[in-house]
Amino acid sequence: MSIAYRQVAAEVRAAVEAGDYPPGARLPSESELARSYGVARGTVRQALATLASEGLVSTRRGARRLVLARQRLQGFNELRSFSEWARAMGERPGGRVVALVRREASPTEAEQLDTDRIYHLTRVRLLSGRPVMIERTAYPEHIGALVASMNAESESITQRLQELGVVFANAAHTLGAVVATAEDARLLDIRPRAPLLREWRRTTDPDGAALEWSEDRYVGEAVAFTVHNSVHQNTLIRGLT
Amino acid sequence: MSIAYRQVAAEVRAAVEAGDYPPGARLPSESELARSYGVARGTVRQALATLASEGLVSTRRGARRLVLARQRLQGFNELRSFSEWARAMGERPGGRVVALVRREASPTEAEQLDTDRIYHLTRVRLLSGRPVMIERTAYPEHIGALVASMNAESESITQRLQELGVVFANAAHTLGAVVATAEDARLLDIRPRAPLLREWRRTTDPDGAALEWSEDRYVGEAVAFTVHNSVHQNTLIRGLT
DNA sequence: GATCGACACCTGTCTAGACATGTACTAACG
DNA sequence: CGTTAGTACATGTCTAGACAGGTGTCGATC
Repeated sequence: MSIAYRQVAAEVRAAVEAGDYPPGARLPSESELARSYGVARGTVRQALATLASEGLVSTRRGARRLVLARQRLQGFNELRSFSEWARAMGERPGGRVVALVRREASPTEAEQLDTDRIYHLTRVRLLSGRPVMIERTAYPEHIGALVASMNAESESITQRLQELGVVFANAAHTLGAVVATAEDARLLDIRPRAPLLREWRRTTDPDGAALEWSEDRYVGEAVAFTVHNSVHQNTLIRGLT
Repeated sequence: MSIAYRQVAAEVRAAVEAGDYPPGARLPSESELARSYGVARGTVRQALATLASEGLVSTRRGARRLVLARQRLQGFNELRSFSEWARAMGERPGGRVVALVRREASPTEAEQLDTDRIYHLTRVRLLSGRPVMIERTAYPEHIGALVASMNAESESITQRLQELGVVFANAAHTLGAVVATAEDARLLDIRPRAPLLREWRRTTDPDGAALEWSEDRYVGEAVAFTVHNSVHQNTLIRGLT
């Protein structure tokens, strides 16, 4: 990584995570950090803006920035890839394909993917042998064809697609609570009507073209999602369904 | 609002929402926007960075930015204030105080608020007469004393606290799925064991001092939360519980 | 010892420019 | 007509400086 502001952000983040700056501690000023790293103050500001958007540091005119929390953040790719996330959690990722079919899109799928024919994958994901999530993902045909050529049992689809040149750029995640259907319960090995955390997930490429439209259902007591926001920046939206 | 980059961001956002730039459309270039608004290119870039973090526009070196979606965003305060949110949704906000007690903090409350004694408020929130959420909020005593002096049935606690000088700056929201307890079901007028979307919510002031620690439980089929992220920026964290 | 005012320090905003890197478009050629 | 190369245009990164507005600290005063 040779981009200066990212390097500065990574080093400050590492220092926080290492305990050099515990929560509540004041960070060095922008000018001090600029001198330390041998970069311009604007470069430092860009690095600190990154950390603020992650919820790691506060920002307030006139006062030194403070460390808010010492916690591990997740990148876009770790969030998108169950396998990458599982490993980061110290668990063994697993997958069990229930079905992969090429069919006509439902109205919702057609609307979200802007296509009439799709590949639809149903897969159970496991953490160290324990089922925690069902992903039901619709892909446009050109992506689905690539998925169909993979061994989805053992491979990370996300990683493989990226290796094949598919560029994931943006995503929207919608989180809600639903009750497990009989099929959900059977696939996840939980009692019927247990609560599940449902994530609707739509991923697009840099041009805004949809690459995936997925409904993931997590065992309610196993997984939760956390979002940081601030008065300066918010990406969380509460909506009526 | 006289801050240039915020003004530019607001006007571009309004143009998108008005349909001047439908999803997929290319925005004017940074140089063109700089000329149009009579500001520096750096000012335009800051405005567009705001819109990108909201998931409204894409960003890619060498190519014009594209509009990703036409949707209404929410500010930090709208997200924090049920009343403000309800009105923005075209609904009438309501509240029914179940209990407000001053007591010792539980271990979790003590840990999250860094205090041994708290005020604890349980309130049912209604949208146009319909109960959709139970908020169970713990406040440190200095905040709780202010809350205790309010009419929490009809007032927006959030708004009133701000009027009283409390500054909310940062928050962390953790979303999971739980099953309604008997008490939940009674308060929300739903069947027992229905799924609820649970939001743990911790709000802090600019110094990182905790102001609220709340467990909100939403009727699963009524409310969902959406987060936008991108390869450049992510504030969503998937965690094990 | 408490309070207040001044000032130094800090972040936020804005400008201007230079340069690197990626993308899209156009013209030329086969 | 299709392909390719070149170039113009676009965004990303970095620098430097100026100025506005907020915060914290210190010294003086009561």
